[in-house]
Amino acid sequence: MIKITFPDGSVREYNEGVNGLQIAESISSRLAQDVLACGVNGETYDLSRPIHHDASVVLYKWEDEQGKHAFWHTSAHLLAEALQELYPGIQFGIGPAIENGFYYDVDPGEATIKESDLVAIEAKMMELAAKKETLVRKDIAKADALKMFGERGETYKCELISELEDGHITTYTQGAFTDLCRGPHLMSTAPIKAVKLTSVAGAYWRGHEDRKQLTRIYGITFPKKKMLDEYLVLLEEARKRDHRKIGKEMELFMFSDMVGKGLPMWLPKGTALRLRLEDFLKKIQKRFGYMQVMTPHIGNKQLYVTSGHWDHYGKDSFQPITTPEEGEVYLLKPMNCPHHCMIYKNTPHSYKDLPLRYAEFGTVYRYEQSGELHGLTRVRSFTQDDAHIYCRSDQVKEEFLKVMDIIQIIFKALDFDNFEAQISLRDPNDTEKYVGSDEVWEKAEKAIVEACEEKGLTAKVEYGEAAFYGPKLDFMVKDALGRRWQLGTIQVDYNLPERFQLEYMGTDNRKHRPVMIHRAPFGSMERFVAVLIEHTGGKFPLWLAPDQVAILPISEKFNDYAMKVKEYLDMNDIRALVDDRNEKIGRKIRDNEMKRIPYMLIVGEKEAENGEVSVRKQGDGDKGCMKFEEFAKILNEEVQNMINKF
RNA sequence: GCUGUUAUAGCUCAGUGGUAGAGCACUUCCUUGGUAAGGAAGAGGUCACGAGUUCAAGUCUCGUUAACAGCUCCA
Repeated sequence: MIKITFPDGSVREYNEGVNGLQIAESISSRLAQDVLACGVNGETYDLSRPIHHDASVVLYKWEDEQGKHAFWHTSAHLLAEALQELYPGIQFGIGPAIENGFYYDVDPGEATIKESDLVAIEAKMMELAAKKETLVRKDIAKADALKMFGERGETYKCELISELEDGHITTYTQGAFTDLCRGPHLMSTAPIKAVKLTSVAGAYWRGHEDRKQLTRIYGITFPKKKMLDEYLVLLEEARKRDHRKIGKEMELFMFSDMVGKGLPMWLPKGTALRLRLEDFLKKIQKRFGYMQVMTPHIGNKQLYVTSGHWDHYGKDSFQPITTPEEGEVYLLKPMNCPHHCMIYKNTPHSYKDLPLRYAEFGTVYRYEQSGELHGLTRVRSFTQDDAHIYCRSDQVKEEFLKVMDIIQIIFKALDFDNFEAQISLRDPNDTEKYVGSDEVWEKAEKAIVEACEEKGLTAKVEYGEAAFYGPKLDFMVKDALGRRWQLGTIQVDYNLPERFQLEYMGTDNRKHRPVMIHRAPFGSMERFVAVLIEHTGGKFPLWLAPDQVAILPISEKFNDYAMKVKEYLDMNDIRALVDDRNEKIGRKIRDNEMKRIPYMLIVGEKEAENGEVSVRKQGDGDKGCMKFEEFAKILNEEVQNMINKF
């Protein structure tokens, strides 16, 4: 007998070799029906895999991450099985479960798999699932595995096997399909009741650009047809929040082929929104001792040779601009730091001057591969809410913490509570990619880790994600469809001060090198506004909304009164418009609701007589009448409360 | 950049090799209203661009450009 401990702390005894399904059955038949996988001492097991020792066991259902994971992993195998039948000779790469579903990378040889083929593949998957085939796990010796997959011509699988350790290789078989796989899986394909193959795309084998591009098929499955329908509706809802769609609808920004791809243009309403965000940040930065500077959009090539950027990115940048006569060479600026370093160098500095904080909303130009461009989130010209802090090395941590405060203020002000923090460090196996000595890197990396600890910020550590000149702390926020975008960033840099020979006079009357901190709390105005749009669905907080108030006259007879109210609101810094169309009030309300305007003021005979307005809040209906002066006062108080909180 | 998909009116989208369509928006007229779509008429098109096949191309083929999904990249 072995002892099985459950999450609630209770312990039961079972025969040695009992499996997850049998444990579930011993508890309730309903549980046995719903259970998908089980956790044994923290490792996820197949339900059919025997347990030989005392263990703590968790039974995973659809609601659990691990349950879904097993479900979708098995679905990936089901997809592969279907593909094997439909495309004989097809080779398989890898097919994991992901956050929302699964994918399989395949090499269909001469054949191509297109989006239009997905329906037939889905049908084949459902046909196979209906057979309720069981998945059989088998341990296999490395040599046997190589032989078996080698005979089938599975070169990708063989490559994977050759890197595995003998004695730890398993396969899973359902029906006529056998896959190299660690598991865990469902007991059979029976629970898979609904499937949707969402897209087909190219994906490089093992993520290397120089390896062959395989065909990746993405899909998602569910234990109930209804759940798939609900998922599709949810996806549809998320697409409605797409910043590209809302940006067009609300006339915030645009692109033009004539101007060039990836070069966004801010329309009047979008510009007003962005300027308000910039003012908000400027106000906070002033409080934190920043000074605004301004620098040109181009810089001499030599500036970037010195900074090291030319070496690293020169080939993959917009190419240099040359002058007609003197043969001067300039680059569109891809970052603001070298310019700011020159500002620092303009005058000698004493340790008493530090930290110096230069801030600039600096527009930069980067050549991004055409396939990378994405709405406002990935563009070729964008404005960083940039600043560079020059400080003594004993000030680094304190300055770093202060920047974290600024980022926190901003994220809080805009309700970005679902961010993830990521510490990006060097790839310890490839230090060639980075400039600067090991000692300097270690110091910088330590400062970041310590600052996070001090703030109690849990951050994921990623190796190999650092900038070439220094480690960084990034704040990532998801868009409507769950894609992660880096917004705020703080980077410690010991290298540029070295390269530009920046100095300050220390207490010892000798010259010292300052440390530089790069930081951008929004990241870029473009990306930040994009994510803000997707978070709010275009229903911006009152202080940011392009139009705050729509005044709706009941009939054209009251247009004059409406104009009078608007003029009063104008004078009180409230952004109002009058909907003077020849339409009924119901129509005006509907249209202005759809335009996402926070407040509507309805004015007719009654209001005009009493100097009142009938207030309607977006999404919240009729709020009753009040004097328009009072409305203006209340609205301005609401705005002030939002801004002054931070 | 790579794989796949898409491109028709300002917007959202129908369109079967044979005369270019709808809804919304727009203009004009009627209506002058009380809390989520009042009615009528009108105007609006080089079917992304360039070649080719065909008696005939929005529709089929190829190329270009741009967008979309993903991969790779991201100072």
